Amino acid sequence: MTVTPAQRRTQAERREGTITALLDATVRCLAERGYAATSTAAVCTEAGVSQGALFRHFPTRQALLVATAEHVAERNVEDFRTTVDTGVDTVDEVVVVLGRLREVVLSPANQTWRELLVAARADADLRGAMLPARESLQAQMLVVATELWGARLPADDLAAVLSIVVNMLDGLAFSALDPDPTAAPGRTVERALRLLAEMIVSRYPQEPR
Amino acid sequence: MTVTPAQRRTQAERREGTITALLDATVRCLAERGYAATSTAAVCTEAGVSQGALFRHFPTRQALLVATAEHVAERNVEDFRTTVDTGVDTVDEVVVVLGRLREVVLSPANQTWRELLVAARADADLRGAMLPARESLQAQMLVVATELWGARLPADDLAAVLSIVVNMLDGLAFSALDPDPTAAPGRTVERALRLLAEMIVSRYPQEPR
DNA sequence: ATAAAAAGTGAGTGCTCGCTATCTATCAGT
DNA sequence: ACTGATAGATAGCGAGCACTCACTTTTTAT
Repeated sequence: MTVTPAQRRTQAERREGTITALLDATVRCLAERGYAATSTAAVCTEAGVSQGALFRHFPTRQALLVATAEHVAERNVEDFRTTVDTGVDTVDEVVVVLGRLREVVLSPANQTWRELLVAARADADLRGAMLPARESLQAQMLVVATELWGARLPADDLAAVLSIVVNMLDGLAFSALDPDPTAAPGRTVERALRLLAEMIVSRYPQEPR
Repeated sequence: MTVTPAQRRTQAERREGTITALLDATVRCLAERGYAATSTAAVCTEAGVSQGALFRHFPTRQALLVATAEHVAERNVEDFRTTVDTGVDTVDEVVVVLGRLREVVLSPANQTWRELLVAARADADLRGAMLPARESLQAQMLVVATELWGARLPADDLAAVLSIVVNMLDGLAFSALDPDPTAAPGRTVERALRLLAEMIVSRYPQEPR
């Protein structure tokens, strides 16, 4: 049996490699098993790294989780941006946007964020670390939304509409008890999303081109 | 020093007494400290009971939590009913109802329910136990809502509106990171609730009396 | 009054977890 | 090549957890 040549890597590369491996493993653990089952040992197994490696880069489990929170916050903003830049002229188009947003909210990155949110309620340090990340996330989402729909409705209303939409989708995701919530939405959920779309476009009608 | 007479209690009374003490203590622990910090020892201390007493009535910690879930589900329906039976003719009245609903959603009973919901996502047994409780809760809320507003909008729309409202409020509660979320809502939240109220009454206008 | 049954106590048990200490492997500068 | 520094692996420790067991107290039935 031949030994792999083990190409040379600089220390910075090794460092960054294991760090991102740990962060991604943490995201996977949180999304799949939940906060309590995301032990340091589980994360290390998932990342293919020893525990010593974890505690070299993160002084404590909490630090790892805080870093993970900031990690997914960035990704969530990007996901929001890429899935939302679509036409929102007709009701059907808004329904499509809402459906896509629902999928984004149910993605592992958002699931991870939610898991950390509820854990932060009982953990002052984690909460303190997530507060700024949360505000920046909301602010960036508002910026993206303004680029798209800013011309159609006043700024105050836009923030309100955004709050209604994302909080409703978050509530749906939190309350999802099914093993695979990404599957087709239930009848009432589908109707609720369509109704919301109708209410929005009827309140802020499209000016004819 | 005199010893209190220690009035005689039947066994059934003793039993029920400690059981409800344990359930209430579990609700308090879950609402204040969160799922992870709700250890059997903590619950027993909070309830003023020994650990042996707990494990006499509940074979496992999970059983206690399942019982607690069903316990709060009933209370949540009652809270919903009592806070919602109000006029919903004008926008201002709907705003009032939404504000009250927000307070109910932020109550300890609902907080406990939410904590168990996210824990159930990673625990098959707990999930299986909460699924029927959840459905019955939603069904009963729909019944209450129908009594109130059933005359004003079709049944399908009513379920959809209810879904929008409670999911949005749940999303708000889940995402609340402040130490006391029961306090005055932020500006955008206030605007979002008002906007939602306006959209609802404008879509289902009141027929003149 | 007495015995059986039920309720409640509290010390203890095995196990998992976060974390540390010790050791080895890899890289960087000379 | 040699040396210090950084990265990673492994074994193990103390604390806290869910749960058990032998025992005492209280109620019930005879």
